[in-house]
Amino acid sequence: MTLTELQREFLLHFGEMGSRWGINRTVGQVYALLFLSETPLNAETITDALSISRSNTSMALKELQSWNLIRLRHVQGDRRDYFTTPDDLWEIVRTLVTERRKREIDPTLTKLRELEMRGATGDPYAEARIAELRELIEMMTSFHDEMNRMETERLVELMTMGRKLGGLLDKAPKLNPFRKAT
Amino acid sequence: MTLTELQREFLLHFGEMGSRWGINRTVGQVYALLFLSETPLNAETITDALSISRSNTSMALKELQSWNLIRLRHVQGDRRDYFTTPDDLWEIVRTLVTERRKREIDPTLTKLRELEMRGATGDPYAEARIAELRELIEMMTSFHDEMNRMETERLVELMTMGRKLGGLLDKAPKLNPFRKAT
DNA sequence: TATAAATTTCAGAAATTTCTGAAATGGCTG
DNA sequence: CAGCCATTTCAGAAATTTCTGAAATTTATA
Repeated sequence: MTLTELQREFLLHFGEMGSRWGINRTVGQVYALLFLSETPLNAETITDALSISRSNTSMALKELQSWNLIRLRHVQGDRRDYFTTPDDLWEIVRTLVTERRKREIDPTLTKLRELEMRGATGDPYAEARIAELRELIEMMTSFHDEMNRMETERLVELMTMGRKLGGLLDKAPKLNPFRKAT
Repeated sequence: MTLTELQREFLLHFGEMGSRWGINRTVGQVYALLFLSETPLNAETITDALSISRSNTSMALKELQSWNLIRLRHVQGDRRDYFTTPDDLWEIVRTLVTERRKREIDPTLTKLRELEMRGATGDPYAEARIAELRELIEMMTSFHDEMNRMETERLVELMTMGRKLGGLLDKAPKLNPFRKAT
């Protein structure tokens, strides 16, 4: 498979960004390649296109599968595995957010709860700080659960409301116990 | 400085999570230590508490400053630099989101726009995919700008609305051009 | 301005992560 | 069930990142 200039540049960018995104270069490049490919690709094709070893491709695909970011496909009369990314970009975003939460937030929430369980430690400031952090994270994860429950169309509505969002909150003053009296 | 068991465990956790959060162990531990400390700490104290080299502390503090995550303080009659984290956890979250966006999203948005500028490439599918991705990222960054503009209290209102959020959207049907006809 | 204290820089050492090639495994087909 | 093709595993090599100690620089003050 021969890459277009567009593909090459996009995929090199994803490779470079990989480390910032918590994946390695190869994983970033494999994902980028699949993302831009109209048809599913097999491991051999990916190996060629990126000039990496077959085993590296295997590991990258495994990693992407553990992130739930790629889908396995099969082609009639071909027993190799083919891979794609979902067509729907919103599905991709949902997956990304969910997986990052699972890896970057949830373990900390668990740890904070565990530390709170211990009870008095002789360090009231640290205890308060930990409790406050735990509450904040719980609020944010609940909000995420809520957004996740929404249909994509509703999500898009919410996100494109812009300036009007703040004003809209006034229309439902009774809904929220934290609401300041006016 | 001698650490409590609570501090030690919290800080070790932040050290371990560091790599998932895109910082290294030392940076994570230094941040955690400052986060739990009621009073500002100087580099010497941090070095002792974490049993690391003075230069490592210096680098970690520099890194945290580049993330805008710590504040420099001075103590009367002491010319050393002292550091703290903001008291307000919401301020911390805002900083984190803003900085991660700057590092993880903005460079890609720039690259996507650059690629689109190039015009026709003979790969319409990839072009469409890139355009769609760019639009999605723009929508999300605009939403982030909007949330950033809100006061914390409003943000908390929004986040604690739960189930009611979806319903609330119906109250402003004219605001959004993407809104489906009912 | 000289001295002392605090901090930063930086080259190399140590640790960790990524990648490869070879060997092992899995599973389909004749 | 034997042979073949596809994939995975894994030990070590290569690359990258992190950390240290020493030297350099900056800053305050005598």
